[in-house]
Amino acid sequence: MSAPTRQSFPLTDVTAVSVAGSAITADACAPAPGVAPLSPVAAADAAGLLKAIADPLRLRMLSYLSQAGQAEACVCDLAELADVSQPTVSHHLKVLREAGILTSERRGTWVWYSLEPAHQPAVEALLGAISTPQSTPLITGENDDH
Amino acid sequence: MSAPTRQSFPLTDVTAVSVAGSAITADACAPAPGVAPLSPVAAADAAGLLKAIADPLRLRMLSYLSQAGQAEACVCDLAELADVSQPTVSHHLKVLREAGILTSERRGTWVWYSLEPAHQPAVEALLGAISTPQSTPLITGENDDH
DNA sequence: TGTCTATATTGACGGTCATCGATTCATATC
DNA sequence: GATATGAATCGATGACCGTCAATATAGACA
Repeated sequence: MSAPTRQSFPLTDVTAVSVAGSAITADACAPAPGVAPLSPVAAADAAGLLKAIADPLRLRMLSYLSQAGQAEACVCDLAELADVSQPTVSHHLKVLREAGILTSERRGTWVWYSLEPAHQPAVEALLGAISTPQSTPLITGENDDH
Repeated sequence: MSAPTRQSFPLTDVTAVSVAGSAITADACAPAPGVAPLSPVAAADAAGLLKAIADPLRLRMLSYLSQAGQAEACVCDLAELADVSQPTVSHHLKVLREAGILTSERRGTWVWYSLEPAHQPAVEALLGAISTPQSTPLITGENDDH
């Protein structure tokens, strides 16, 4: 938990790179001073957002709201995406709201949820990366059958 | 009972639709039989994968392995991405391995991890969707103050 | 006012997760 | 075989998550 006082993330170019061709000869682990491209802070941020998204119902909610012509949805609509109680639906919406992914607006009796405009492109890109069925079968059902 | 501003996507068309200019007058939430674009099964699959990725250290590991010229990394390298114990590093690698995102190969004393080829494009797309700094500030540090 | 409906909040419970110390396994080298 | 090192597993612990029943809040309408 200590602060990474060392010159960690900043994309400073790696000093020693590539080296010889026979790198795999199992000689050394090569401490590789070059550090990860994602800074600890950025990683924590991204992990927080992904955690908010990484739930079946929340994913379906986002997917629903990402549909063309589905700019908004009231809670009662989103509640039909899964067979859970009303407080549970409210809880999931709160998670997405507090993560900055959704915004809500009350109009009369109902509360309408929509994608936060700032995050909309990223959310859609993420959903696309997850479910692209043609080239990258991330979720095409081979998660557990081999 | 007309629907406010909705119009479900393809699939089953909504019987009673919109009309009414003053849609917002709080009339009905329109049960909208239209189903979510992401099936429950697909959502569960995707959620499982996202859960595996949604951790700061695991994100950095993947980011590290996604770097050009970083096809492989031994555990001792990946361990330097965070200040945690060796069993913890091993645990995180196991999570990614069992999610099908990483593969491991022992060569001599060390164990080398690399992205599962089948998932590599999706993982890279996902990392890209998360950290694209130009248009979609998903992780640019405005996580919660909207 | 009061009642009804839609949504949010609270509090609790069981399950899962991240982490560690201790141990075990695997491989290399002496 | 004995020893050292890299990595995985085991067992425990505290924190977090998803869920629900009960309750509270907000607005619409009589």
